[in-house]
Amino acid sequence: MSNNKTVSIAFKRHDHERCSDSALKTAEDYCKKHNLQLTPTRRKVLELLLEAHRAIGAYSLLDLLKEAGFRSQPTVAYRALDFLVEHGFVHKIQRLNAFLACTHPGTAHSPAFMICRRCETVAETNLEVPGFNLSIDERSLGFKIEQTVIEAQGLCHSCTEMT
Amino acid sequence: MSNNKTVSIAFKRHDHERCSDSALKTAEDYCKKHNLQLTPTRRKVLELLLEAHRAIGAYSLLDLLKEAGFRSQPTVAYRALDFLVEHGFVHKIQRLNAFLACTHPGTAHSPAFMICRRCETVAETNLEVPGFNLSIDERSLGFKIEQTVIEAQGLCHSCTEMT
DNA sequence: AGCTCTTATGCTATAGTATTGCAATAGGAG
DNA sequence: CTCCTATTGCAATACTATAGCATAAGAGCT
Repeated sequence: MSNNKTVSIAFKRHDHERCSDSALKTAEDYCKKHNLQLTPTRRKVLELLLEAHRAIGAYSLLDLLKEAGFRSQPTVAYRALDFLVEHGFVHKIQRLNAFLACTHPGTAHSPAFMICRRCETVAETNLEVPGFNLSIDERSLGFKIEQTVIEAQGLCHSCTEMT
Repeated sequence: MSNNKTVSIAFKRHDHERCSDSALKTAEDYCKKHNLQLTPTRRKVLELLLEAHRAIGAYSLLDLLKEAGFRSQPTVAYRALDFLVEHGFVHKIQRLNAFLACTHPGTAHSPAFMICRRCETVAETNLEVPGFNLSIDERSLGFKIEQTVIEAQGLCHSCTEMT
């Protein structure tokens, strides 16, 4: 890393602190607008995920919460995560049983993830796959899609080079 | 169901017994050809999954194995499942933490699944999404995809009608 | 057959992930 | 002030998965 504010993450460098602040602010605004309560615990969980800037398991998160002076029962973390996931501020990475702060909250999107099997970095792409839903629909005899999980595993650029 | 051999499954009716037999045979042939051991436990697990014809959790499977006279430690099921998944006879449904016998084993494919949130039926489609991998690749600054999980959740035709 | 290398199994323990149920509390609407 | 709803506290438990090491079974070689 070239300095403490620029981290190589999600396969490319960017200003980490700024993107955290902005995502947090977006979440606040969204909650205010939709009458949702971004309670201290929920806010802290989102903050921690944004700071970590990678996918974190519920129990690791719980440890961080504990350090920050919150209760440490699993339910505390899971309830906050449920809320954040439900409203699109956080995504669950099924493959890792872990959670990742959304990189473009607020905007409706159906994300896809790339997960490096070596460094476990996860990149979110706000992928619009042309015709994807349509072609599934056609084949499915009327299946009505509500949500889609798309997770690609492989090697990120850095890890490929290291091989 | 119109009779005991035809079950409404994977969102459409089909001859269940025949497809089980055929998949099992395919697996046997494949193993013979590639020098893999389809041991009794592995074979039984595959059989059970084919019979169930839906996604089953490892521990439910374990119960079935037990009933069939096999050992009932988790490792027994997981090791068999690992083998079957590795060789493409069974898929893991991440969303459900459950396993599903492949509907077209033997042929190389990158499957997509549709999961009904009401009845939990899972349909596999052998989806070729044109340009999908390519477009991810482009956006990912060189991410090298090795495997892709695509799982859509929603309502199947029957469950939509029941609403 | 006897050897040995590899793969698979038996077994125990433990790690990791997630939910249920109920009581207590807080904040908003009327 | 009271009712209602959303959230939190708390304890227990359910569910999912792996580690580690000993034993056994099978494949190939001499």
